[in-house]
Amino acid sequence: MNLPALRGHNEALVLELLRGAGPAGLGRTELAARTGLTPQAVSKITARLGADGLVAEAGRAASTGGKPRTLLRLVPDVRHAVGVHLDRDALRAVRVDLAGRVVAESGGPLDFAAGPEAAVEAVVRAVGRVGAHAGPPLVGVGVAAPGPLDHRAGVMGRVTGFPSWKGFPLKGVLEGRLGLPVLLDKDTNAGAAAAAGAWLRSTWPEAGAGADAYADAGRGAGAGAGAGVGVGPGAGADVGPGVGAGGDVLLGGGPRTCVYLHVGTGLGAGLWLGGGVYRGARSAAGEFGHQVLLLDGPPCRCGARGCVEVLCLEAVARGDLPAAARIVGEAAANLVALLDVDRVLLGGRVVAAAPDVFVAGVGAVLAARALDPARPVVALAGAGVAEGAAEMALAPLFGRG
Amino acid sequence: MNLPALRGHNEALVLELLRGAGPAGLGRTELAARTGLTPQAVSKITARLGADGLVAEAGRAASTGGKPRTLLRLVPDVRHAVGVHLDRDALRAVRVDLAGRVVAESGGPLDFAAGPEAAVEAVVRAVGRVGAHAGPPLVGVGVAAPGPLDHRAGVMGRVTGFPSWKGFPLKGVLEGRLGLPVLLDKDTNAGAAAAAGAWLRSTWPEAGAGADAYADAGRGAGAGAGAGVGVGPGAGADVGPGVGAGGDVLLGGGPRTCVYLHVGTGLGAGLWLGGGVYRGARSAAGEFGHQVLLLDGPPCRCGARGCVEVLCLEAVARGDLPAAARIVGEAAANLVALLDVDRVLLGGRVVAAAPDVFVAGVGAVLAARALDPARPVVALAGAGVAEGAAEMALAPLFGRG
DNA sequence: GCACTTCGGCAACACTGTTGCCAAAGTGGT
DNA sequence: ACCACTTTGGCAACAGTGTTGCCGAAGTGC
Repeated sequence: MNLPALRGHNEALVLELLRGAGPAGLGRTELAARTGLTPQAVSKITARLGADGLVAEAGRAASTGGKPRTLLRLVPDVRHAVGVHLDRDALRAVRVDLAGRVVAESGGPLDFAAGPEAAVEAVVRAVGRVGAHAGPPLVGVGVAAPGPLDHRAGVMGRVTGFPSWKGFPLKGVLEGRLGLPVLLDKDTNAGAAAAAGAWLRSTWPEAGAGADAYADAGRGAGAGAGAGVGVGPGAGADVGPGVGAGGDVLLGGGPRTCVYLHVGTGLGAGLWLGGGVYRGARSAAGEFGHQVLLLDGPPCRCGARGCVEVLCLEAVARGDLPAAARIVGEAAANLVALLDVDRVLLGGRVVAAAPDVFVAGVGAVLAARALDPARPVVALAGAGVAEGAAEMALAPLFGRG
Repeated sequence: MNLPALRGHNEALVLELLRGAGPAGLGRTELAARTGLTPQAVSKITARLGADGLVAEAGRAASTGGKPRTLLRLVPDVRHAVGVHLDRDALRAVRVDLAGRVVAESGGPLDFAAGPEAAVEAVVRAVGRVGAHAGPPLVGVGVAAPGPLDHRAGVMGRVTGFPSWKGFPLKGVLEGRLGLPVLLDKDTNAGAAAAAGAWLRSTWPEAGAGADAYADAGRGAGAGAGAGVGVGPGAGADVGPGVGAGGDVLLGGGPRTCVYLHVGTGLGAGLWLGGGVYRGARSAAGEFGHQVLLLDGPPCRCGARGCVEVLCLEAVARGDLPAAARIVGEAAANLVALLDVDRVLLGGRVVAAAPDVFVAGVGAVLAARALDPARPVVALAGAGVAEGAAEMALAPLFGRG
């Protein structure tokens, strides 16, 4: 770590806290206390961020016996990011602001089998549709694709059924075409990032309707319970001393843990542990489908017997979705107990076919087996994978790169 | 992060690399390349560390076409740490050097039911036996105790069967008595730290026999395959250019992942993920015993059916240890696949009763179900929990506090 | 013997967060 | 209305970080 890196680190720390605080903002003194920096250092850092337009004043808090603190808040519209969900038969791109709120989206069918070159064109077009208009600069593009793939190198792996993709350097090619930093990751990891992002977003009201001008597709199912009421930004003045519940969400207690469970042709999991995606020693973490749940059960294609995958897909094949949901729920409960998970998001084709059955079925098992019945929260990922990819593109700005 | 913290961070980075390199050492240029710092910065940092006695020159490497690099190595004997394993019926304390090698140990029976005050006296006596003699300063004391407990506050939780311990501030009391920093953590987490520490230790030869003068108990079973041959320290000069395999272990590929599985009156797991112990959002991670492995199986005391714990303990009760090992193995394989684990350590009373049966049984299942048959490595934790506690006390020095 | 490469130290430097000081802007008691 | 007190936050000088430019030392290879 050198001096420029230190500077970036502290700026990211401040931005992360301000993001968590929402439009109400935070005082400099509070930032100093939470970052461990001196008030003077915070003043210098926020002055730089203010000069870049990333941070603005947001009124004053009530006095606590002296001069009232000047609240600072993140200006979400000064930078955007794009997230792309590259699926086996569809593509969806979203443009989000710094708070992670969708301001534009675009989507359509995609023939994954047509090969990587055609998909690159489709991605470039989709990014152009959500991002080519006049608007704030893009900090990067996150791309979520079916695994396995090499996240660090940005190279695709062997996607079952699509041999032409193996070894394709998607990150490099897209960076060349778009002239922007590109992050490539598994769709399940992006799902986990979306689950984590939902917390961060939760302190911000919905994006203003005016920004939606160039959306060309309807909004998806949304990622669970939103804040609902839209209080225009900049309205947060005179908020008592106990502000910053959002910040507490980030720093209080342990780090938040989210899991995304994908139920499609196979079962996979994305893990968000301790403030970032957990990929394991060889980027192979998240193998959830071949968890044995019924010793000596029916044989699975993986060679073992009684895997979640074979049990779940058998239940789906015979049309018994509640049974499939219960099986996923038991496996999810194993995972939740092992990793002390806060939030579970469900996604994938099978879930999308009967979302209520799965959310209710998985939720029931988790509630029955969890130590704390209020956790974990189960929700539907909906169209959230692209949002998660955008979240990953945003992450470096907030020190989670 | 402020300037002193930056300084400490970079010093820790260098120390960590030097620890991984073993007695052979590393050149300044290599340190610069791996830390991302400039050679000048590395020179300043190593000069400071050299003045403190933590780092010394270790000969010169072969030239690569210019002036040969001066190798630097960690001086393990300049600081020590103590690890204490506080078990339900025994206590074991080890004194380790900076490489994590045991230089003294002490152990004996302990009546956990006699209450915390008596145990504090026992810990203080044991630390005195391994640490009161003239020797290098101690950086801290790690204490591993039966969970649950509050790691951050250092307060004991409700240990089943020992109500007098609930809420006892062990960390604070011991710090007062010993005048040293004390870290309190669950025994399973210490086991995971021991598993991870085995890698770090592996580049160092066994500690010299001379240092064992005041050991008063025989060594335990050891933590798996040791390096074996004891080459005295300081012998490593003139090692070709491709040095530092130990350092690659730390930085190459993804972070190493270790798991400790405890099989005793219950089953628990300690997780070492991404360079540190993973505790989860509410320090509840590692709940391994109530993983459901047989849907609708026999009822468990936790309320669910078919948990690993009930299956395993049933097999143990009827004397079928291979079956018990197979059950633990299947559950371990689920965990290994989910988290992409490199190394599994087995410990606990049940394992200790028939170590070979469990290592072979668990290993067979893992080999059958793992993607890479060479991983994960299964080994016996032996007496390693105290070593893990010492490893945790050492961790802040190497930037993993 | 010479050109070249590589290592590593010295001094000056740019930039970080910190300290000491002070003005501004409130509250609350008299 | 006044004054003492608290709290916020900026200005200037400062200590300490890693960085740059330069140079000598110590090897290799032609």
